Amino acid sequence: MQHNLKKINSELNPNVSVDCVIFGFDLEQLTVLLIDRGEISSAFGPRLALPGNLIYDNENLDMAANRVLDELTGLKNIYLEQVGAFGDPDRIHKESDREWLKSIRAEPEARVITVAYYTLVPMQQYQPQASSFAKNADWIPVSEIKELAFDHFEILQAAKEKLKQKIKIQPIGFNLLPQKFTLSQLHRLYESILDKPLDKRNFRRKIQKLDILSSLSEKQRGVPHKPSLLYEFNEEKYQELTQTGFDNFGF
Amino acid sequence: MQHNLKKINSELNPNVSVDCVIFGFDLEQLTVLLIDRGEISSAFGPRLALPGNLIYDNENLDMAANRVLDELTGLKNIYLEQVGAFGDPDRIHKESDREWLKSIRAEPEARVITVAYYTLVPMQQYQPQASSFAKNADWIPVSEIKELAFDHFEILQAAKEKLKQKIKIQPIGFNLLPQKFTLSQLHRLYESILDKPLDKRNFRRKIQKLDILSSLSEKQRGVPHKPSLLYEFNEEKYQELTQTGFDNFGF
DNA sequence: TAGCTTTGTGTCAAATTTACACTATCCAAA
DNA sequence: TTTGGATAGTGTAAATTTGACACAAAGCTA
Repeated sequence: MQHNLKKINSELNPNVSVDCVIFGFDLEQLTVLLIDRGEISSAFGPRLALPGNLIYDNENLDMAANRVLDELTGLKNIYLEQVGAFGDPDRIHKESDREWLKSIRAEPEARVITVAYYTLVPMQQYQPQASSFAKNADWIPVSEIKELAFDHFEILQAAKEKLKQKIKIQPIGFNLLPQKFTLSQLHRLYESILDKPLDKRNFRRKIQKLDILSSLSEKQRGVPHKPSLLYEFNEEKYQELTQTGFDNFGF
Repeated sequence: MQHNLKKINSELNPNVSVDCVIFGFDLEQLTVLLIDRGEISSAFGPRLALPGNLIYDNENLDMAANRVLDELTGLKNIYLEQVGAFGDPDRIHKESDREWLKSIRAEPEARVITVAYYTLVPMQQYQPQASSFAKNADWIPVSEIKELAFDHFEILQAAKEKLKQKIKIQPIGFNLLPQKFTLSQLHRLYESILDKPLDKRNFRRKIQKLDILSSLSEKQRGVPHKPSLLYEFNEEKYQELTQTGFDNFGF
């Protein structure tokens, strides 16, 4: 019976896919991990896409998202949160997308619903390695992205919106930074996610009051200005606060 | 070509369904609209379920949710918001659920991903009328629900959580009330969604400051205590505030 | 050593939050 | 008709939080 089940179920499901919006921060701006599909399509069209693919019938959605992300970019074991499900019947209206699907899928015309996930990672610690049908995988500044394959641009917008909401009630922003970072970097990060300027002093006051940072005795080096103190998280307090969230982080 | 497309696409997709979590408020507590599947299954199991069914290949997810809701309960044209996608491969592990699917679906063993939606309606204005495979459709107090078909109980919990988050940043709670209502009813509503007591005076002050209510000159009648003033929404301000949301509604 | 760049810091006024208790009004029952 | 039960409706003071705002310090470079 186990055998039987497996035989029935471990096939690609032609109707359901997952896509991953992996945000990073290059210390200047918000970036996202995209794959380059290469020049497969005769028609002119966007080469960049979110990492994503069909699911198998015997894996759940979270597992599928992690597997696909690993297969296309080499990133493993990442906590992903759902953005939502997307699936207009005319998702695949660009000719270049149709062509491309023909080259990689058994049923390229099937109606596909995609479940989008997002997360934040310290991009310095993840070197994407493209494989499978991804010809390349790299971090692209969000502000530079004008179009993507399928409805991925729309998905990206939705993920940004979720991120914006979420950062107001949980200290998730810290996930994007390297282990040691400066308050100015954190400040810039919040500004780029919330997409508006935040008063420097008020920001610092607010962050410090969260009591999840430890200042190191170490300073920035080699910068052509006054060097900044470096900070780390206080893991325990950070976890605690991530669980409970906070209602009033209202910038 | 239009013909061709339609022929290809307007079939039930055996792998994707939608489920609707429709919240109401009976002026005492939060309720949800459930369908009764009747006694179809030989095995003992939950008879109640969220209204939901497979999608057609030529409709988008939002349309599907509205169609299914209408077909099963008679509610039409309701704005629905996504909760998320659910779809463990073992969603259908209860014997009663398997039996039931055999009675209503062409491919009862197919792997199904379901996209859940939720919304709030003034239940007084909606009289559910069961049809299709729903033997009955009715409002059930959320606090009384201990189990549901498939993974619907889990979906309900997720929807409650979304609602909790959302009510803090948008004045959506008002959608649940009849046109004329009292501040105490609104107060009870917020308490039952947020699941904690709120100080009466502070609650009233906060609500009034939103400036979306008009007090009528009318009073409650027939209540065995001091009658309350009745209120209505100020539609324009309400719309405005729903659009912009508010950061600091932090109870 | 002069100039450029970014860091880091404090205060005050205004707004918001929290905690808290008693009177008013209606109905029902005695 | 009086009384009791139930809920409505109201204000204040202390503590906290927010928002606006400017200048000296530290390192690098030319």
